[in-house]
Amino acid sequence: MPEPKQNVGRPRDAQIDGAIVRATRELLVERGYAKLTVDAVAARAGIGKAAIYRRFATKQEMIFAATVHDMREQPPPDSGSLRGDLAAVCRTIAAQLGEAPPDVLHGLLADIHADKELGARFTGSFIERERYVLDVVLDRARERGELEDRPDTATVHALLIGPVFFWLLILGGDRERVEALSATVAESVADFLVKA
Amino acid sequence: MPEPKQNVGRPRDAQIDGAIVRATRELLVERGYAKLTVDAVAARAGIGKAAIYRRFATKQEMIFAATVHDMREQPPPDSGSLRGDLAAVCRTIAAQLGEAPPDVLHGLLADIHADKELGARFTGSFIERERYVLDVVLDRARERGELEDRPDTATVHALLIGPVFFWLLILGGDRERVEALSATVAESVADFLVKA
Amino acid sequence: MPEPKQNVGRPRDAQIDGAIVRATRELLVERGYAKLTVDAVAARAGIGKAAIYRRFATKQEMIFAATVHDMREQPPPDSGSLRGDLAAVCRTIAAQLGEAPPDVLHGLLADIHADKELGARFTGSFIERERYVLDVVLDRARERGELEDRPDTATVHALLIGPVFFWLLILGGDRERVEALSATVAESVADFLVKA
Amino acid sequence: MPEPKQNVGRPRDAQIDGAIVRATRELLVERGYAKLTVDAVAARAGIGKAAIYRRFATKQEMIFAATVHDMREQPPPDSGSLRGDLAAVCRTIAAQLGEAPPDVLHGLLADIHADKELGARFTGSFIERERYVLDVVLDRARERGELEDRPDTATVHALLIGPVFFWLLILGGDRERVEALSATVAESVADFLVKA
DNA sequence: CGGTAAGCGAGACGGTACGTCGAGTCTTATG
DNA sequence: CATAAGACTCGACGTACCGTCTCGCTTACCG
Repeated sequence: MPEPKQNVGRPRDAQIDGAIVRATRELLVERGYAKLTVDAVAARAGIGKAAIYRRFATKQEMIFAATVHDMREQPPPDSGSLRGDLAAVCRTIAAQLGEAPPDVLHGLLADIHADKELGARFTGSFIERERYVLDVVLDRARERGELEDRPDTATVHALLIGPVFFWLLILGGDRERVEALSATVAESVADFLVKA
Repeated sequence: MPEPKQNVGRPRDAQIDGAIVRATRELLVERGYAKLTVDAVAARAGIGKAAIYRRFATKQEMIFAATVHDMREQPPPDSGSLRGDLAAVCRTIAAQLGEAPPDVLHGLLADIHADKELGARFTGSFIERERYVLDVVLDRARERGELEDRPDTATVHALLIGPVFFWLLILGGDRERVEALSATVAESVADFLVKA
Repeated sequence: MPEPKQNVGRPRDAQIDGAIVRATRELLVERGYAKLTVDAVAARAGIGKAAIYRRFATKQEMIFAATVHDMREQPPPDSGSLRGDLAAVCRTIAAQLGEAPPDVLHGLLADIHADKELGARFTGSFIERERYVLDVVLDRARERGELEDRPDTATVHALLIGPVFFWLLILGGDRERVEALSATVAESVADFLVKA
Repeated sequence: MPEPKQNVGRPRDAQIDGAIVRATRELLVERGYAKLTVDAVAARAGIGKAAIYRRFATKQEMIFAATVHDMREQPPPDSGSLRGDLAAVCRTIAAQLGEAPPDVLHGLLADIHADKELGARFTGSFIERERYVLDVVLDRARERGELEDRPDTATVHALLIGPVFFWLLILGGDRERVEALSATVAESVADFLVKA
């Protein structure tokens, strides 16, 4: 969202920012990602299309901004064990993933990977953040003495989040079992890392 | 690809089938999923659009056919251990996933999940097939005595394929390390299942 | 209206050509030139906008084609006198001008003069034609012995058509008095030319 | 240009009035009527759009003011003959018409006729003024004894101005010959009226 | 062996959404 | 108050793509 140049001119109406996000989210749920139109968002938000395109270069940017809202993931409180920490991380991320309908996530991912710049922003803000959180958790475990060697973070990332991601987005798995799956994954990964 | 009613009339030109697939793959690489148009495929293949729509109901079906060809996944030969079998399954699927560019897979998944009926067909053919393969592998392990209790197949599915999927499609991870990741995942999952 | 390249491909639907013209004329009368929209024309004609833009490069071209239909002005039959001939020419052109509402004519003229290429086509087809008709009439008068010197056609053109044009389009004059005005103009111009 | 309510508050910047007119004229010449935008005028004049809309209700009013400035047509000094008076009137109006480019006049006329109320105002100010001038001239001729019957002013208006108008706006005629055309028209009309 | 059903390239068709642009209005901060 | 800057609504524009539909041909099987 490219902010207005200076303090000159009429400032952006902050209510409109909110209305766009709200309308987008509502329509995403009501009609699904594929049937979301900019006109519909504008109509629902009670604004003109120009107000949207003044804020976002494309429809995708708009959805991106409306969907992946400030996901400022924080490292979990120290649970005392790697397994506990991993379970906490996994649960948090799983909960976030579970919020949006699968078609929205897939649509978003498709659009993100269709546009280099958007892809870079996505990686920069989300993936990097998750990676940082895992770094913290793994460093803790090392200091705690649970880990002898520091494992590759990316690998752990995949081992930990991959199953939940796959469960929700590909298998269309039961959302109520995600919590249990998170625990299972955390146990499995912790065991594996500690054993090594 | 539904075949013609009878043997009457001019038969389909088999060269066209190939040309469509070839053109689709080329354009997918050159322009990416989002910018692939049916007109462009027809033009590149030197054929008319009708020839495409006579073979495929939608653009997605066409891309599907051109991309994830004959995924008639077979249970791997018995390697003698659960870990070996899992590694084989994981490696195979990882190899398939690694063939197509990420944007294509994401686009396809998005389109699949945009349409309920298409989503059902996808699950019915691919997911069920993978599940069947895992069933076989897990049953083997049980007979072998490696497993005491038969674990939930869906969970194993997620634990095994999820990380590879995530690695390739979300993390944009190195394709050359996928093989190693497959081995790691197989080891981790096998350990976890056997221990339990 | 750029015709289709060759005999290949699906031919243009001639009914659509007619429907566009009809819808355009109707809406021009109903809503006026300024409020004519391409979407409305398409909707009224029961066709898609693409069908219009396949035929006309711009909205203006469409209106041009729909409005100034084949005005193949013919020299009037020899009335036996310059005055009679001029009156005939003036009456015919006045009748054509009087057909369309003033706002349409003004809109059209504005658009024509806004686009060089369109302006050239307009001059080429209409002005030149009228000029040709006047040439014939003036040559007749010369042969008849009414005129000693051949007057400048453009000047006669202006003297003859100008008043009627001004009456209808600028003064918003009574349409029923146009016929009388035509006669007056013809008499005035004929007298002037013969006298000289 | 409605003046500010009172003498309170900051007075209008008179330089801005001039800047608007200048910018409008420049852009009208550079880009033509159809491509003139209010934003462009504001930018060129180095002012805000609000400053324009505080002075003019619409874009058309602005162009109007910048183009056909103070047409407070006055009856010409008595030349001693109807023909001389008519020539003077015609020359003056022709000169005014000839100042602005044809596309501007056509655009303006189109906009004027697109709005009933605007059309009425136009007629009320310009046409009526010209009509008044002709009334004076014709009355003079009557008093002078040149005319027996008082001819219809509207008809004379059309006969006199129509040809020049047509010459400049429709025929795209040579601007240098307008003076000569004015004389011709005046002679023709005067002859016709006196003869009758 | 000739009829005919189906295939074919080309491209027009209806529909739908996109992103852009302009007019006229409104809002802020500044003078 | 007037001003510059620029955001706002509204509504049309012209473009692009999808999936369908003709057109005039060509091709091979079936009677």
